[in-house]
Amino acid sequence: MKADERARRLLRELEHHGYRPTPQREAVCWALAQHGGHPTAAEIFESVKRHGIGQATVYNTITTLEKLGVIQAMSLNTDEHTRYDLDTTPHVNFVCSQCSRIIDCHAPHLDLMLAQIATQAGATFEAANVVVYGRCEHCQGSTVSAA
Amino acid sequence: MKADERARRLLRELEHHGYRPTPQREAVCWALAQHGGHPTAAEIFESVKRHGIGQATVYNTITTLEKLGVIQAMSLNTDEHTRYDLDTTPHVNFVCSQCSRIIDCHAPHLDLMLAQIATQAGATFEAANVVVYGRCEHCQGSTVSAA
DNA sequence: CGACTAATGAGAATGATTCTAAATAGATAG
DNA sequence: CTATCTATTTAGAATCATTCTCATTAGTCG
Ligand SMILES: [Mn+2]
Ligand SMILES: [Mn+2]
Ligand SMILES: [Zn+2]
Ligand SMILES: [Zn+2]
Repeated sequence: MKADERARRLLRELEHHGYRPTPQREAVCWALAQHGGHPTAAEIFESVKRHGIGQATVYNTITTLEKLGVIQAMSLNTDEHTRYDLDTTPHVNFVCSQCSRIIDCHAPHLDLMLAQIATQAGATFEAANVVVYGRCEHCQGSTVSAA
Repeated sequence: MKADERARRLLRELEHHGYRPTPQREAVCWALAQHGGHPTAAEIFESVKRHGIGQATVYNTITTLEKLGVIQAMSLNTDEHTRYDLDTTPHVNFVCSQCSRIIDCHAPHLDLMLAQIATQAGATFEAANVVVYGRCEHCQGSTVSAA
């Protein structure tokens, strides 16, 4: 899916819930979609503040999008920023413990397995956040510090 | 496994890595094991400060234990405290989006599946942190706010 | 246009965590 | 045992991501 399209989807979701599609919100949605990976609020603010958009607005918009369930908060133990995932379908976020690279891994039956586990505990399944730590492809064997 | 035994294991791990088994560290390990669930640093400090132990020591000890890999940091989006899991084997941490209760769910092949996904991406598997959100057994149907 | 409400944002406040630096405890050597 | 050296503790300050305040601006609707 193109970034362009993703951005429109975020904005459309806001509109659909009664939020006005302001230039600021449009810029935040655009920046989120543009980033591609798992951006932090600070990163989005950085890439958007040159348009004179305040950080309160960035945080507000992101929080709203999260409440609507279109993006998902996640925090890694590699840094202390909350990151946001535009992909809310259950998948593995692989994090390299060496270089901190994040790789999305979609596996066929992961969602089913997780839903099943919830069901077995008498619970319903709403969302999942799966993080796996290890050495990525490029960091095998090395012991040097991360970037 | 009894809390008692778990506490000793934590302390033993510290000793084994050259850290002295001081009364403060012993108290922190004891409190961690005693808690049973997924304590925050603040909770441990609370249950230990009556012995005159400083919060810096609590944070230091917990961070050390985490670095040694005997406990695992995890953060939920229900509050902004980092929680610690004494169970470092891959399992699902089910979190009720209504009452914030946390339930550990061990599933037979979860670890294999996660390790396999990492392998397929050319990476190695070190640790996993799986969180599933939904309504717990006791919160089906209700829409009231959490405790 | 005028009145009402939503949205924005500069700057202050919050609060979990980390850092500083000074005191203490333990270990080791002579 | 004493002196010395190092590890540990901790009160309080500092950090810093995030949230809050509230005055300003923009949009909407009659
Ligand atoms: Mn992802
Ligand atoms: Mn757990
Ligand atoms: Zn790597
Ligand atoms: Zn519940």
